[in-house]
Amino acid sequence: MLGSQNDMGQMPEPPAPSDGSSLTAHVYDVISEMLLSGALKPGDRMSLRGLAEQLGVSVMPIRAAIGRLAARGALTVEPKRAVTVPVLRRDEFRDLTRNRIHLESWAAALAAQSGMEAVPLRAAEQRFRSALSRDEAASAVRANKALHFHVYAAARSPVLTELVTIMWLKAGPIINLDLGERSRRSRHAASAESHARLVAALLRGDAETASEALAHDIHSAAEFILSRDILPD
Amino acid sequence: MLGSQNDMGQMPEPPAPSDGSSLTAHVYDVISEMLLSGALKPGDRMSLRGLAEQLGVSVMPIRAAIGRLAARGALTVEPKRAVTVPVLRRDEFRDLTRNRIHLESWAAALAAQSGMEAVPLRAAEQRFRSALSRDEAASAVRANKALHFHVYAAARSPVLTELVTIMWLKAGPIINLDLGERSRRSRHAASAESHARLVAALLRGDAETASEALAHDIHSAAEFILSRDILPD
DNA sequence: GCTTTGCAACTGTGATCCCAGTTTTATGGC
DNA sequence: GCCATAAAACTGGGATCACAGTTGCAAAGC
Repeated sequence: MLGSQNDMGQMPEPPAPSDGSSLTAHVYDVISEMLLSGALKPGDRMSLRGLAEQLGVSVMPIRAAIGRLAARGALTVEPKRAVTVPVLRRDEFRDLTRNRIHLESWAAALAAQSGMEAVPLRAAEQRFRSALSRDEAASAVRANKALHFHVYAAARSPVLTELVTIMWLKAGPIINLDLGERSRRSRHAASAESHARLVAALLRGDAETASEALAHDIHSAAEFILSRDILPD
Repeated sequence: MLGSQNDMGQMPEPPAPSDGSSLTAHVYDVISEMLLSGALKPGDRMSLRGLAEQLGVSVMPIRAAIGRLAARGALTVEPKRAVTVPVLRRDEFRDLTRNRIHLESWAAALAAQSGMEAVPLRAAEQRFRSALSRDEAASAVRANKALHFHVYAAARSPVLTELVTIMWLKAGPIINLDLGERSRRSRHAASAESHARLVAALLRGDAETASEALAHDIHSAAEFILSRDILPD
């Protein structure tokens, strides 16, 4: 066991930078990022004490952060059992995908109507393509997330962004499942095509095409997952 | 100060019935219901210790429940200040309303397509009209919520229902603001008309009309709030 | 009478201990 | 060797204490 709090054992990120002035916020960000990036897989188990030691804090901030994630449906915490990353059945994943398409394609339409600045949008798309060409899966995942949420922010609807975030927390562990480098690369390549159509439509204010392109992006990624026999049921 | 835990002081509801086998779940339900029913108004302040004494539990379950509500945007908890019910500005309320219309009217369309059983649906509507005629505001609010979520459940989309629930937690304190008996009654009467159109459309599988009726219900209630000068900005 | 200042009460946050279930591991019986 | 069984390790939930900011009230100064 480690000594008292803040033992500086091997905590990955010191609470100093980017810390939301609260240990709970920091822990929330760390676990949230692990979910969104696919570092946590469906069914993965974690314990409060284990995470506490790992992150170099006591169990209290861990509990609070886990509770918040659980409230958003990103984690499952059964009465006296280990905290787990939810395992979605096929129909649950389909339901999630349907809602993602409905909300995120709408967000794309709103963004197109509001108008977007070309430079940062193209830069975000370029960062994704660049990570793709350099074959860096992890940074491609980050760039993909950044591009999508850049669009959602342009919809100028905080509520919508929040709802989409909640769905991403649920979908992250499944969408970013590492199914081998080959398939991941081809999936990202398909995504790049959707992105190109999306960006072009957004810049010319074509709400309908932007909406359709984003829907296609989500749909094809989901179909890829469903085509493999990964999800139960 | 009360004695030790479970002091049986004046706790409103004993943790025994309907308790989700966890004090936190019970506290969550209680506060959630207070938000949805308008018992809590925007800007209302509450303290962990105050709630703990009031509900007859220690601060721990209160903290967990508050944290979960805050994660869903239903409560605001600033670093070292009192927990408050969020005060939405006009534009924030408009944004929330727009998203509610987009999601809830879609849910109504899905419910119409799935088909609904006539008896329980008509019963739910009747309970609202009955509470209305008996002039019982509180039970009209409950019946209204029950009717709406009866429809959303029929959409058979757990994710959608969850997202809608989150938005109701945000809107509850504003929508159910007590602006005097007269205006509340006329607002509920207007709602009854929308409900009639909604129920009829649902039962004949008319997705478009059902969607439109629900959108109108939300829109008119929101316009009523906006017409008064209650929200800041 | 009005402003300013300081102290006291109150706020959420975090740490630590304890408890009652769960899960796993090892042990004993066959 | 295999299965039932018990004990040890581990799980989250809750209570309590300590702490550092915030808020508000009251007394002092002018």
